[in-house]
Amino acid sequence: MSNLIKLASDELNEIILNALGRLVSDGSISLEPISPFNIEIPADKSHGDFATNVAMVCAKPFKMPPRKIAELISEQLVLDGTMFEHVEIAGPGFINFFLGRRWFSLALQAVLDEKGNYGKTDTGENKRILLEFVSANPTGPMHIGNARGGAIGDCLASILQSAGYNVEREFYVNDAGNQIEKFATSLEVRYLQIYKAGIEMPEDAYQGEDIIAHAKGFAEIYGDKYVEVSSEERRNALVDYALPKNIQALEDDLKKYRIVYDNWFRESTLHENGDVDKIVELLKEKGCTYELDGAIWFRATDFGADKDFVLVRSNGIPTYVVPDIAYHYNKLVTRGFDKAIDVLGADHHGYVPRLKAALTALGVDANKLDVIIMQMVRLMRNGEVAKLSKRSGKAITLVTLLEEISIDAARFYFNLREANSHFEFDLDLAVEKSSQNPVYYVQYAHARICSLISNLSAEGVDISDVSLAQLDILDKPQEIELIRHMANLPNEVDFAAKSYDPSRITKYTIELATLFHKFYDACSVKNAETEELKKARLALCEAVRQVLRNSLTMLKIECPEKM
RNA sequence: GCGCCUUUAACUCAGCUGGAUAGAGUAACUGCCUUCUAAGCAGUAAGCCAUUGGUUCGAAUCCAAUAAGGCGCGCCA
Repeated sequence: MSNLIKLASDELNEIILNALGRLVSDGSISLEPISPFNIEIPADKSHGDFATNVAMVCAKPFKMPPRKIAELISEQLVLDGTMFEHVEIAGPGFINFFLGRRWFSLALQAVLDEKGNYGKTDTGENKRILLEFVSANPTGPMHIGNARGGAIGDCLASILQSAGYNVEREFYVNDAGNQIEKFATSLEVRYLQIYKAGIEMPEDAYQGEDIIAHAKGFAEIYGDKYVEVSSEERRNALVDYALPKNIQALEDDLKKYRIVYDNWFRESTLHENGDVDKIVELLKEKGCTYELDGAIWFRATDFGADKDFVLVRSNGIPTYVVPDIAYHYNKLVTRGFDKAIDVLGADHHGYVPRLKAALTALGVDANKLDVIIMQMVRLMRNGEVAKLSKRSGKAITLVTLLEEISIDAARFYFNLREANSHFEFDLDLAVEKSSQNPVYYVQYAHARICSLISNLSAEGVDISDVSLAQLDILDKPQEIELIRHMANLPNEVDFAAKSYDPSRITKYTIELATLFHKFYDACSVKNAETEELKKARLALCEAVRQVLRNSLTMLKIECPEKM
């Protein structure tokens, strides 16, 4: 669990503070509160490995030009015995620090030592997070938004685990309420249509062919047995038949997409155990409700929401929000998770402040609920918006998408952009097996390394006993840049976890692959000038393979050894 | 009307926790395989970072307004 970047940065912070202390004690500068300064990694490597703006932010309180302060500080810097070698003053007053060569060997060694664990951190302190994602209605197949939500949610869960959180993946099954009634109606009509003429589907029913298939399957088993019974009996029988099939299909399809949930939480359990009614009672007791037109309303505006909303309709049936409130209450109070994260489509964003208002009214800390809003995906094919599946000609679902493109491509592409960005998905590019396709570009780097390693191990080159001193001879810019990037993985994991942004990791792998291809082109391993160099370069390749594997594993994307 | 999101090269997008000359990929043009996988690399060309103001030593990045586009605003979920 080492993080060489953080070690260096922390040490640098101390070096700078010490220098400032000396300047104060010898009277060169007055004792002023030091403005918060940054230590950053410059984009341009000629500006050093680290840089600080301390001289610039101190210019005002010390009433001195920044470059003058930078000079004073740099005279007092003590680098002996640290990871740093020298400093330069540049630009408007930046102080640039250059690491000693040994640091890079230590960073490389850390990857080789920690292997599959390299990149993991303990930042999360094992806090318990419940991550809910997809939660598609069990009344039909999953759409393209579910495909994006699945990829984002599942990869985010892995990243949070790598950052030291205790994560559970959960699917909320909406197996109660109005959409199940609608499901029942649709099934009922399709079933009766088999035996009677002149029955029309209501306009708001589910029109999909899956409903017809269910009705047929049901009729094959039970025949016309349910034609003459009461509507209630018929509907129950149909739902009991079709719903488990749909839920099983969701589970199977998601498994194909490499998503396996820890929990499938059923909405119906909240109705059955009385939690839904309890929520209404609790809100009533707290005086947060009122009656209007025969319905029970929640005073959401008292808790920061944009408008009040109905909890219980005038017909006595709660609206969908009540089970949702009960569900989140269950996550945060009953089950006591430290954090609940929901991944939702942008069309649901308006509902978040209302849910949070209700939780606040119930005395739950609403900050424990974080919602990731995903913007809509636009599928493109031949430069035009694609609405229909290439094969079936019907609306594109998660399943038909995966018939068209690989699982690796889907998972990678959906994590290529931040969740909260409008996003154009190029189907042509995703199927293309070429350099233009970033997922192949990254996998190709991995396959290249594997082939290289097997060639050299056949030659008898052994890196199991490689020493720090032997690694020190790597000094080409391409080698140094590779090591620097690998050293940054733990920080990237932490940042991706903190900002709930898996796209950090896909971008990281692309950058790593780029740096490797550049190295590969510039530095031959097989024909290295000396045996020592060959060995050191092979160790570098092994480390890159490990880091690629660790980051692609986080995304659940395959690492082919041959392509 | 109100709220959320977006606007950076011809196209798709990085860069957004303020920093030094704004980056990639595609498309266009030029090179590099008798040598570890050319699914690769190197190079050329391409920009009023939507507009206008503000904060700052310093703004693509933060704030405000404007414009264009996407999504919401139900006794649907």
